[in-house]
Amino acid sequence: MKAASRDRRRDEILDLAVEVLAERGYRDASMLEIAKRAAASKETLYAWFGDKQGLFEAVIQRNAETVQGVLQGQLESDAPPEEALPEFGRALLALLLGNSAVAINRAAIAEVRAEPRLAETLARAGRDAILPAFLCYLERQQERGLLQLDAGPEEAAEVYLGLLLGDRQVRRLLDRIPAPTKKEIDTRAATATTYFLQLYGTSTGI
Amino acid sequence: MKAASRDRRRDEILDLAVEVLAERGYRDASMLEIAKRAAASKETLYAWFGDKQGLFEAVIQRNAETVQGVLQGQLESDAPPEEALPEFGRALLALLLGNSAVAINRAAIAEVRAEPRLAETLARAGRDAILPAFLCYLERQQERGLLQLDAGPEEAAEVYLGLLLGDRQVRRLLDRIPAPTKKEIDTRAATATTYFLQLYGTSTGI
DNA sequence: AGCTTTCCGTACCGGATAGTACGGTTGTGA
DNA sequence: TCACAACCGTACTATCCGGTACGGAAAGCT
Repeated sequence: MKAASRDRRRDEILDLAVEVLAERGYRDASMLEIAKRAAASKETLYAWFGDKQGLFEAVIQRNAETVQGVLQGQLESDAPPEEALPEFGRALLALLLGNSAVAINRAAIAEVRAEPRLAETLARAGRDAILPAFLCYLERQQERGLLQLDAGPEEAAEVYLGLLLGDRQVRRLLDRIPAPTKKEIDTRAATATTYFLQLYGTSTGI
Repeated sequence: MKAASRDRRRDEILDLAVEVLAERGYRDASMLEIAKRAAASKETLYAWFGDKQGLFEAVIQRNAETVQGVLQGQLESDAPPEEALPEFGRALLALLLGNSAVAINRAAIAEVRAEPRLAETLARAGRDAILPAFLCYLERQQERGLLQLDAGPEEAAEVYLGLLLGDRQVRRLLDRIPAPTKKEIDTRAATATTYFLQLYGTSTGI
């Protein structure tokens, strides 16, 4: 019983931490405010997470795990690219441009000089964990003759990401655009896939 | 005489400010350190720039002006896309992934909640100032029959940016990759152009 | 040269926060 | 029921930095 309630409590605290992070940014997200909002004490926060950096590393880790759970599934399917890619794209867009990920990325970028471990953790648990699965998926489709990756799967993956995101992620980090609606996500994932298949699709697939 | 030397001094101070910014990040770039490095006094900094935010807005402005000077020229030429786009791409890559722009973007992203004017200034003086010229260029080439922008120049511009940058800008902001070499810039701008022309080129242009 | 303005260096003030310590309380297990 | 552990709230310390004030020096203008 105790372990489960501890985990719930931990999740609760991490939720409040991202909330404060999103409102104030990393430096102004004070441990005191997080503690107050969680009706916890600063001492508990320090006992559980070591220090501020540790708390937000935990935030990043947990976020990355849920992200991985969503995306990993998509990429293990053997659906053809014209089905799998839009779905993967939708999930990726929703995650990368969502409020939590944006707040976390801002924090990691902000503290890249002072606390590089935040950015390291984010990269390892995020991109580095997902990309291999994406590359595998692309290669499998190539073997099935549905894609033709002349320049290698790495370049193709980067092209897809570029087509999907454009410079939207940076503009979102700079708060120039709001989180996209479901509709925007749908059309964006669809057009990115169309372009991608124009570049890498085989006649079989079209 | 006085005006010129004042301008030189101002430039000198702004140079040192980006230097400190790149080393320490926005919050840890203290006015005292900038003043000391410039052999100036804090009071002078405050007299000239108002406050810390003003100083770094000036940094952003000046940087954007030099960027604009470089890019605007490229886009007024009437060279065909297969010549103009790689050149534009090279310039853009060098600027966006260079140390100054990276430090500035990090600062603007870091302070987007606390000091949104940094991000506003960056966006207005950067993207908003360059994009129209790019759109004009694309439309001119369409009128000449060298491009076919079925979905409008805006989408084409975003596609080109996506193909050019992929997720490199974000990875650079997170300090996962170093500034690209000339060679990397060249090949990247070339392949982005190739892909772009596959999507938007006309038979005339190929 | 003499006057005025600008600027440098230093000192100071107020405010904020990471991290620590402690007493009182709650809840849990025996 | 009792003892022990965890936890909450508050208080405390040390530090740092943005912004202001001031005295003296340097430089420009007449």
